[in-house]
Order: sequence, then structure tokens, then C-alpha cells
Amino acid sequence: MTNAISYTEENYLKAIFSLTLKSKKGASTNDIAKRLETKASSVTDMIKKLAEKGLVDYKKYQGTNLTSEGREVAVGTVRKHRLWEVFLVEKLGFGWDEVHDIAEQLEHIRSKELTVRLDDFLGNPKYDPHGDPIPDKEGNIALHKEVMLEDLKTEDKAVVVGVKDSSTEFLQYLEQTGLVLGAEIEVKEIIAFDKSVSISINKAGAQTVSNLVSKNIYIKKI
Amino acid sequence: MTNAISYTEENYLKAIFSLTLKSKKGASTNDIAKRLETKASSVTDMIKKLAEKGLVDYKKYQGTNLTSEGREVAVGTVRKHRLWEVFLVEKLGFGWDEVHDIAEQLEHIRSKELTVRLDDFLGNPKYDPHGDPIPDKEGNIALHKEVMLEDLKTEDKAVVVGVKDSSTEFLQYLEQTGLVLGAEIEVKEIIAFDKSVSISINKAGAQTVSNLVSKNIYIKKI
DNA sequence: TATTATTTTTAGGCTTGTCTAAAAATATTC
DNA sequence: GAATATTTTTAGACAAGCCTAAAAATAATA
Ligand SMILES: [Mn+2]
Ligand SMILES: [Mn+2]
Ligand SMILES: [Mn+2]
Ligand SMILES: [Mn+2]
Repeated sequence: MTNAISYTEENYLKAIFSLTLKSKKGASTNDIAKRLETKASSVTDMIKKLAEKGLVDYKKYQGTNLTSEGREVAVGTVRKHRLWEVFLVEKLGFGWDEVHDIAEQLEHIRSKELTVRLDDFLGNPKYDPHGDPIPDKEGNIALHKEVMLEDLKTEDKAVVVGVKDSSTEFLQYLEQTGLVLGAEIEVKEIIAFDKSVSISINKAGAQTVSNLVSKNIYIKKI
Repeated sequence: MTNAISYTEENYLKAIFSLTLKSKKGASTNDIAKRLETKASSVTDMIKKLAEKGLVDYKKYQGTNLTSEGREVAVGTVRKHRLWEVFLVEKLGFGWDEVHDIAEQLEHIRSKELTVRLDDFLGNPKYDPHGDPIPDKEGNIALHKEVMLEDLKTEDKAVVVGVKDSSTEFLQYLEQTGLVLGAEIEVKEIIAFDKSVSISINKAGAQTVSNLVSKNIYIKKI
């Protein structure tokens, strides 16, 4: 047990992973603190420990990046998180807005064999209930094609393939609006004033969603 | 979060629960330490904390008993442990000798809704893969009828309904011997010298098992 | 560029859960 | 029943993770 990785460390690595996914700059101490709802000073402490263990690259005041070993741990945790989310929704019948907090716990269960068997039991899914890609056993992870609902023009047609914001409130709003994964949408009108957009969902009557909504929905044009 | 119960506390409560199941004496500090593979001094510290929280009754040097609140937590944890074991064996195809350590982690996942749904998903099982009774939602738990293989007389017939020792080594031995849950046995001969017993399993040829084995197998006469 | 403002780190301290070594209480044995 | 053995508790310390307050570094602004 010289080098066991704690739940807390896994959560830090996962936060750094997602914060550095897009930007090539290191994750800032403040951003990590915000993400984990903790204080900057706590983050500095932990970063030092992770650097000591060879899981992150860190130079004072310069932001933090994962080493390949750190990335491996982070991706493994993300893989487990998303597989468990699939289990909770597909097998236990939870709503997509109810599974995050439980998966946040389940992702820390330590057993390679369990992950393999769970993956098989679920039919080796490629996406989680929010449309996020599930890393494979080797840690390869598909990147989200960065097309959002807000990028569409009038008369464009598309399918909802994911959500950027996975908060309960947002997911419940989408559920009730009908903007769930797989929904077909057509853009009827874009209101220049506030960038809100009028769309029809599954060929039903038009409804309007704000830009805050349209910029948080991944779509694929058809 | 004034009164959240930690994983560690849950493990202590569970240990005290199982140690006090049969004997009406409180669990001794040393026994708890042995069970949890920790030191007596650590146990004393923790017992004090649990007493403070109203989860155990404790008087110095007198041994420890659960309060009704402590029992509730312990039984809830046992319930989750055993439900997860059923999941691992029935749904993921693990062997009965492989599931204990994983369930030891899964039992700490906090979500009432999860437990309810898991129970339903599994078909509300009454026993875990080792024949141990699963407490119901209200915390009622069937007691093992205390009939062991060693209690049988020559020519008695019985079915294996559980194991007292759930160690990997013992379970693997039973697997290979054919003494799994549901196996029908008939006692052919009891060797007085060392209390070993010759039995036929599922009507096959006789084989001999030691008293250490026969005293760790729960049976039901037929 | 000098002055603010913000970010990050350090200093010091707290809680949880663990340990070893020693003291105190209880049990056992002669 | 006194001496010895065992069990249990206390004393003091440590690592992990967290905090607040203050200092140091960097970024933004005038
Ligand atoms: Mn987590
Ligand atoms: Mn997700
Ligand atoms: Mn446990
Ligand atoms: Mn069991």
C-alpha cells in the first residue's frame, strides 16, 4: 500500500483532467478549488502531494497539469463514473438528472475485475446518459465534437447528442422541455436581440429556449 | 452534516453488530480490534466517539453494545453489503468467493433510493450468496437456524443452506468439493476419533470432510 | 511604470483515524 | 488471597485533508 491513491486524490485528478481537457494551459489553483468546492490553500497542499507522487506537473504559480500516470488514474475514474451512470439509468431506472451524486461515490470502488464485468454487463456502452463519451479500457476517450445548439442557423435540423451542463436543474428543465438525447430539432427562428432560439422538437409546435440553454446542448446536424 | 456517519464508523458498528449477535455480552475491545485488523487503543478511541454520538452503550472495561440507533445503522450496512453480493454473483457472474471485498466497499454508498432500486432489480432476495439472511427495509433480520453439518447423525439427509466462515480459501475448497448452497448430502459415517465425517454429495460417492469443515456449514434436514 | 487588484502560497491550527508505549483495571493461577 | 497474566485505557504522536489569516507573486490598470 505504499502508493495507494485516496478517494480525495482521485477527485482532484479528475477535476484537473476535465479543467485541462480543452485549454492547453494548466489548471489554475482557483479553478480547481471552485470545482471541488474547497479552498485554494487546500488545493495547493494537495497539488504538492500529487506532484510528490508523480501524478501532476507543478511549478509554483504556474498551474497544474497531469502526468501520463495521473491522466491514467483520472481517465480510469471517469470511465467508472460513466459506466455506473449507465447502470443506474439503464438497469435501475433512475432519471438522468438523479445519477451524478451516486456515481460520484461509485467511481471510487477499487476492483479492476468489477469494471470489466460491469462494462460487459452493460453491453460495452460508448456514451453515458448525458451523451459524454466513456473512455475505453486503454484510456482512449473520444472528444466531444464541439457543435452546440447555438451554432445552428435557421432551418437547420439536428439531433441532441449531449449536454455540457449536467446539473440537476438543467437536466430537469430539458426533460420537461423534451430536449433529451436523441430528440430531433429544427431551428425556426433566431432572435438576434438575446440569441434565444425558437425550435421545434420532434416535429411538434415551436418553443423558445434561451441562449444559456442553447449553448449547453451538444447536437449533430442531419 | 452535523451527524454524518463515516465509512470507518459504519465498519465499527457492523463489527460490533456481528460480534454481539449470538452472545448477550458486549463486544470486547480486543475482539473488535481483531475483527477490524486494528489496535485495541484505536478501538477504545472510536468506541468513545460512537458512545458520544449515541450509537453504542459503553462503560469502561465493560464491553460495547449497540444502541437501537446504532443497530439501525449496522443492519442497514449489512443489508447493503448482502444485496451488493447478490448483484455481483447473480448479475455480474462473480464467484461466491470473490465478492466479499468489493461488497465491503459498496456497502458504504449512501443513497436510500439506490438500495431500494437495487433490491427490486435483484427480485428482493432473502439470502446472499453465502446463505446469510438479508435484512429487510425495516431492519428485521432472520436468524440463522443453528444447525450445522457436524450436528447430523449417520444416515441423516440435509441440504446445505449457508456457510459460517466466508473466507476465500474455505469457499474455494467447498466449491471444489461440491458443498455449495443447495447441495444434498447424506451422512455415511462419523469418525469418532477426530469428528471427521464421510458424506455423499448429490448422491455421488462418499468423501470425507474434517470437523473444521462440518462445523462451518449450515444445513437444513430433509 | 507605478499602483491596485487578484491569485497563489505559506504559516499555523483543527479533526479524524491511526499507531506505540506505558499505566490502570480486570482475570487467572497458584 | 497474593502474584502473575491479560485486557483495556491513557498519553503522546503522526498523516491526511481541511480551514483562516497573512504574505508573496503575478496580473491588470491608470
Ligand atoms: Mn468522486
Ligand atoms: Mn455523466
Ligand atoms: Mn466496509
Ligand atoms: Mn455474504
